[in-house]
Amino acid sequence: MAKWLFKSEPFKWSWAMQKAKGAEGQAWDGVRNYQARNNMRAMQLGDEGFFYHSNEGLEIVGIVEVCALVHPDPTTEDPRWECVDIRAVRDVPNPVTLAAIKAEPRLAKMSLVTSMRLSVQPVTDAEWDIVCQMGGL
DNA sequence: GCCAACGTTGGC
DNA sequence: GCCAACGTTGGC
Repeated sequence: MAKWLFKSEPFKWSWAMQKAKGAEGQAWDGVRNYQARNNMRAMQLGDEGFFYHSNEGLEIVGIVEVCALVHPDPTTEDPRWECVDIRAVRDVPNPVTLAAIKAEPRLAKMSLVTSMRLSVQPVTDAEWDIVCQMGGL
């Protein structure tokens, strides 16, 4: 199963808000970038991803799971934009900061480092395992 | 708050 | 189809 990373500015949509939605999950709407949308199109039910706080925090704070396949984005009439739903699975005990990721040579090719502005990113299995270890999982 | 990176738009 | 202008993102 593939792994992903979802970025959110915590003052717009935080990990606490995501957790408050519980098992129901939340549509990852508002994405207006083809590459990010294409990543969501590739997602399968049960795929896991990191939840990353951008702008403030700058750290991976949680694990989420895809709970609805890609569907039209409810926040726009534009048929180009689609989104999946995700739900919170668990906290990352020791949030993994961007600085820590950049300081880890084995993560030098991670999208978070190389494609900083992409809001929905693929994560390799190797990267996933390393970040999980760093996060105390 | 600044600015670099980068995606998108629109004129030609 | 190219490319300059412009807007947005996001780290610092």
